[in-house]
Amino acid sequence: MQLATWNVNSLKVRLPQVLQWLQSNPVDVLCLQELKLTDDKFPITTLEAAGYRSFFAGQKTYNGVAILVREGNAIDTASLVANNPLFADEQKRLLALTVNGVRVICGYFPNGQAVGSEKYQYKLAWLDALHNWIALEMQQHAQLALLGDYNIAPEDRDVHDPAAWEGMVHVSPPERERFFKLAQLGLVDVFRQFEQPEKSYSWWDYRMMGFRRNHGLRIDLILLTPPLAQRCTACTVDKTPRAWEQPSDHAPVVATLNLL
DNA sequence: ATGGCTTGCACCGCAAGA
Repeated sequence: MQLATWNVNSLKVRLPQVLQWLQSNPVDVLCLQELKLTDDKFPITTLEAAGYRSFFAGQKTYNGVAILVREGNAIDTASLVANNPLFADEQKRLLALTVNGVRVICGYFPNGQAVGSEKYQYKLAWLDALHNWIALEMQQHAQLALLGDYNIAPEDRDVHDPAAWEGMVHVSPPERERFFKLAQLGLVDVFRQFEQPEKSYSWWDYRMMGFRRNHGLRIDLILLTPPLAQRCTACTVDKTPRAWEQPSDHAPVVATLNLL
């Protein structure tokens, strides 16, 4: 079983790339973030024709998350939950669905804009509420995967220039503390279970030739509970689509599990 | 030098992302 996450920065613009990527990477579950479209505009039938069933929570202009599941996988449709029930939120950033007995949670964590801003306060409150909800979900599901755009680079090795980023949003100590508190619930950042190229990132700034110069951050993560982490045989960033014409600024991240 | 691109929305420029 393969799980993947990709912040597409507009599904309307990136749909052809999602379809192209799925053709050569027929993962079982693909979590998408930043759909930037309302539910009535979601390309259900196009993805169905490509062999994927769609679950989504969209909104106009901003945010929006989806879980695509390849046909043949066992979906518990009654298990679908949009948003954190412990956190009243107009923004569509979380979607949970049980697939093959795995609790898949797709997250688009808040950006936070700037340390000390109102959006930063929202980010910290959102992270606190996420922690509490994931703790509850883990009581119900031994096999849980939390994957998405965390908008937090956990460690300095996840940042191309840690000195330049010091104290900034995405790396500030309060954000990282919350990330590690979340991980301490018993979630493993499986990318780090394996040997990886030096300076591996998942996002690169559109400006200043960020991708060509590998000026990036690793903020798109796959965290798994131990029963899944133990069965994880690979986790990679696929930089291929970042080099395509009109790319998303994020690359997909894929985890392979020895299940079923 | 606090920008640099890209997107959506709406209107000819802005907010927001990271």
